[in-house]
Amino acid sequence: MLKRERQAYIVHQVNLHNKVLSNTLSFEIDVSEDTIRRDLQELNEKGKLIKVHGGALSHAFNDITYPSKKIYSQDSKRIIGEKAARLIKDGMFVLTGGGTTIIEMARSLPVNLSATFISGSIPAIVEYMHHPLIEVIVIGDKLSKNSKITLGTHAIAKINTLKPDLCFLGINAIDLQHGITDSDWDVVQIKQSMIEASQKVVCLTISEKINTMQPVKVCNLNKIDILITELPKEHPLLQPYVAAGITVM
Amino acid sequence: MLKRERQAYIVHQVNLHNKVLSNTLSFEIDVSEDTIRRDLQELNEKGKLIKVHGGALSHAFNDITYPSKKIYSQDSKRIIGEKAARLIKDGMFVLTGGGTTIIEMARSLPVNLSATFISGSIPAIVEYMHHPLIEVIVIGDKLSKNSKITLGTHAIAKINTLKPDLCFLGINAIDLQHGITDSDWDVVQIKQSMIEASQKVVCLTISEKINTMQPVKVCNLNKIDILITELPKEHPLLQPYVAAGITVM
DNA sequence: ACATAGTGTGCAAAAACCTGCAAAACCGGC
DNA sequence: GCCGGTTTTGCAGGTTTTTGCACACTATGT
Repeated sequence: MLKRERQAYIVHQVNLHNKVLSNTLSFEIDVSEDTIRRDLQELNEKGKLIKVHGGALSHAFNDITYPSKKIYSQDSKRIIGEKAARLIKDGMFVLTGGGTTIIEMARSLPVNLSATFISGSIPAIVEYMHHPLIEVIVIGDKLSKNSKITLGTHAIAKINTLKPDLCFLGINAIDLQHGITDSDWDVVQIKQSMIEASQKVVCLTISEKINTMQPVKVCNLNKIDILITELPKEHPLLQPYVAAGITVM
Repeated sequence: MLKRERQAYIVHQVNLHNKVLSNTLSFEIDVSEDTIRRDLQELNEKGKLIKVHGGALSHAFNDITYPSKKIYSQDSKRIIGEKAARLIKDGMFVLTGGGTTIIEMARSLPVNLSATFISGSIPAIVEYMHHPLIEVIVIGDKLSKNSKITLGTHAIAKINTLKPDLCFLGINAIDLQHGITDSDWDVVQIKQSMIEASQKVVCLTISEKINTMQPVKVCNLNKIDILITELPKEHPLLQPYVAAGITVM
């Protein structure tokens, strides 16, 4: 890999994720950390990013001094996104919802992936749109400002005509007794039809939402095939779900 | 192998792979690396590629990573957008296409406007989404990477069920003889159904596209109600269209 | 304070580069 | 065909760039 090419890749990653780690890049590009550090220094001088201890941040991100909690959960979501992205193979039909974890997944998709993505989430569609080999099917209906996804009977009817290989859902609450729960009734309608339509259901969530509950029920645990969190699958918090027959990643 | 022939091959490889290595080329073409280097230098001076340490990168590659924010007649489009935005009143149902002029219109909408916008253009939807009082209906179907709007029979069928008050179209070519013309067959199908569905049709275009022609016909001039350009309505270029019964703004 | 992880400096090897030069090929005119 | 001039190409050499490693130093968090 050429130096210039490598630096372009780094800039791309920074713009995408707002943050990069030296050791991650070193592993991804397969060069020493020293080289990465020198690259980051150069790019810093050119004003393409801001070098910090351990990696670099995007210019936009650094302007606002975010609370550290947000950065932390951003990290978790990126891990989740990367795990989820690995499930998708060339030629698959994938149905996805919205939410920040789904966006992170979209950003982690390999550039040369060739698959079909179906979604009603505008931010997710924008991400998919950037991938040259991905076909995007937009689910139309009225757009919800809160969730930034399309909601309504037309959307549900459309989803019911599909038989995707995989369905990715960002979830807001999951517990052993009540299964998956959520707060918005309209969103739940869509999620239910997505679950029913798909051959395999993958749920994404950060660990802090595990064993929590929301007022509206989406589905029982037995509808879920795979659960992805930022924790390793051996973590004690996840063992009850493994025991319930869910593949935990 | 002739010099000219060799350089043509190099340019071809760069356009194909976005990148070439000096030593690879040297091996493939069976000339010394010095010769390759000299070729790359010449091609660099001619602007055919960008020479870097170890090889060369395509111009396209460099554009993507170091985006050149080339603003194409941005000012004119802003004027058009502002004129168009004035046509929309509270409570209206508005159908819009895609394109940069439509985006400019969306950005010019007053914050307190309360109307319903229907569109299949993802960038336009993203703009509408930012307005607190605007309801957005998304037209679903397969997303075209080129035009960033949804295209297909489902989208057309959906549009045919609507009766919006106004329809805004960004157009690529208009002339007295052939009316509105465009280059993409699929996009034209959508535009035609949008025109048929709407009570009033508003066309937006920068003046340089007036009296130009494209291969695919969209509709005759008599289907258009309002034509908006960046020029004042008294401008001589526009008078033939006024005479044809179109309201020019 | 201690352990861990990240940093900067200097160094050395490899790769790529530049310069100048000469052989070979090519060209135009006689 | 022949001869001076130009272009092209490869090579020798010395220089610069790039990269990884060793080592001592500094930051960060528990």
